[in-house]
Amino acid sequence: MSVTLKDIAKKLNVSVSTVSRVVNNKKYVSPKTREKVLKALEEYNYTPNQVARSLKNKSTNTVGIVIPDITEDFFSYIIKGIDHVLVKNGYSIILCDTNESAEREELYLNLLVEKQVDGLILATVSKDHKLIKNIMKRGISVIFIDNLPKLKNSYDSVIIDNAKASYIAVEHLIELGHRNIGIITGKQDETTGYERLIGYKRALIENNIEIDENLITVGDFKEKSGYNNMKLLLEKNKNMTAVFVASSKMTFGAIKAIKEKGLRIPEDIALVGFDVHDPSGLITPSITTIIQPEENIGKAAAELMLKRLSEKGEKYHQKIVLEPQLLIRDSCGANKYKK
Amino acid sequence: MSVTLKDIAKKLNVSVSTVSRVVNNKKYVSPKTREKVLKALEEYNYTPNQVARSLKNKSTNTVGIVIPDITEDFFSYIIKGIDHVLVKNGYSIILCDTNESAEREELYLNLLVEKQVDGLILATVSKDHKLIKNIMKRGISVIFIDNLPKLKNSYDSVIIDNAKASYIAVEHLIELGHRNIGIITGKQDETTGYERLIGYKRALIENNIEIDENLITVGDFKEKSGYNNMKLLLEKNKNMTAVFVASSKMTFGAIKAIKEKGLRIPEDIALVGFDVHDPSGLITPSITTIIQPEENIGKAAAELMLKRLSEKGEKYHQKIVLEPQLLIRDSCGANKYKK
DNA sequence: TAATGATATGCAAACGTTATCATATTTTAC
DNA sequence: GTAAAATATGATAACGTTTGCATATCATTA
Repeated sequence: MSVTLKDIAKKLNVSVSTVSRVVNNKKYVSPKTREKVLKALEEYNYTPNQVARSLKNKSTNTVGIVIPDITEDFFSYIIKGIDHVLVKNGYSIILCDTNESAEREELYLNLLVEKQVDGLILATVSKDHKLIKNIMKRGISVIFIDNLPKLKNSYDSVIIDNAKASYIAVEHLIELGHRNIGIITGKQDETTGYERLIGYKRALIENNIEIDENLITVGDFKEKSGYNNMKLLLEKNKNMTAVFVASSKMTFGAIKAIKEKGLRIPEDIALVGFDVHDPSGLITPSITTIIQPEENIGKAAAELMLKRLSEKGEKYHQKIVLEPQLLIRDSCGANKYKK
Repeated sequence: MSVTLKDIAKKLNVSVSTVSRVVNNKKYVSPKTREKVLKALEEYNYTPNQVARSLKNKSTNTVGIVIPDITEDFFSYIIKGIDHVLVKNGYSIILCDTNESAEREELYLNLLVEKQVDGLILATVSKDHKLIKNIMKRGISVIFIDNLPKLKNSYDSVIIDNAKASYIAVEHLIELGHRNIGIITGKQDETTGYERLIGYKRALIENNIEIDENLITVGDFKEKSGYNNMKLLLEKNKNMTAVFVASSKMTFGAIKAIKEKGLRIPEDIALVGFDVHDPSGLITPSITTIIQPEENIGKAAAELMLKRLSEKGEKYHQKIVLEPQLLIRDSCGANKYKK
């Protein structure tokens, strides 16, 4: 169907090797021949077959991305960042949305290995890392983002400083005068949930505020658990004046619980959320939130990947930690005098 | 590095063909041999090399997706739908985010052709269809979504009934008693923008409301143009009581313009938006909106793709039109008596 | 028992490249 | 003017599969 090197070679009565040299802009072709071949390539609209190249070169110039849910802003921005730098370097990405299912994750990983991806960028949900270890042993470069697996051996990763994220969130609340600050964090067997609790505690301790276990709740990053835990916090802590919620969906749930109780934000409860992008800019009050630099996470992961793919031999694994930001909007009352 | 058919064959002193037959579950292998081979495949952890298979079979089991912006909910949900059905059928997707640049779109398309994708699902922004025509000529199955190109030849597509979308939006406003209804539609050289204006007009005409050109504005689907056009509408039409905005970003812009003028939604201006997902559920007032069945668009496109890829010979192109829905929330006042 | 057909297995070519090697031609240098 | 070096070109093998063909074995049937 499509034109191959052989076709061109035949038309011009030259060898396939010569045509290949021209296509790849290599030495040892006379100017006349090069000219002639170039014209023919143009005329017959030759397109190199990357599949054949990949087979020969043992490299597909393809990176697999496995994430739990592409409809979450957090992940779609990361993908945009990855795509941007990878494409500029001649790579393309195979995208896999596991829908938060460990089973599908495994299916996808096998598929990607069969497709001979050169590298893998993973936001894994699975707790079973047998397959992943196997993949790494195969020599496929793996980079973890968002959440870190518990592996003995070292590995590459790009994350934010999760402890610092909650630290600056809680510090902000403390600076505004709050003392009874609740938290809804995430699962403690995931680094994200765990680290975010650490930062909360550290902020309190460093400000000589006693840690009150009643103010600590653990959710599962989903909206429902934000809602439930907020109700719990409100019931158990009558004097709580502020809360930090460690994921966007839980933030939405928590706000609904607060409103349902007839409480006002920020007057009755000040709130700092997590990953609240609000592209519409229409949420009222606008939510003060921790923001991760998603596109930069994606870019950093992609750049690290490129580096790994160009190296040969020993690789010294790297953990790239980016800074979270506190985006001050209206849900803490910090802006009330500025308006 | 990884184990090949040849490796296995050598270990067992059988031919490569035999091993291949076992791997592909084909006839003409004795039970004993099959058993033996199966065990070896397991033992040496054989993984088929899809690159080699693709070269031989002239099919990569890969579909390229080209979209303008993955961070828009509209597209991320479509991708989820596509991914879901394609993966179940052994295909994977190469994702390309053009960032709304026609130039990058061209770059990506060429890349995808070189990678020998079996099919292409496109939400194109480019107006130059030379390349795309070329791709179709090559025998690659192409399916358009969202926005239709102006091509002489027939082609496959999955869209919603855009005229109907605005028709039901405007009809809703008319039923609520509005007569002076403005519209902010999209670019008239894109089918989406054009059709959405058609539906608006039809709704008015069928309800014996005269069309007033002052009530019609044309934006570019971006937030800024929603804002600007809303201001324009408000200035030129003192008696306008309702507006239909034909994209999510323009809806956000329009609402800001309305609020800035000190007008209330829905009391002073009733509004129907487009594609307003509001995953937080925290926008107040919540926006009555046209919703496209994104995941179904994705699924339909993927299923049509599978059909095309399994056919040989003549393909009778198909235009699949899905139904938009009106999601009634609070921005039109329709719910005021129900509460 | 001989003939027939089904089953089992291997060989070799092919998919479209790239890369190594050999050979032929040209250029450079003294 | 010749040796050495650089350039130009092609033949061939290889990457890991699948598949058509040839051959060999086995079971079936008249």
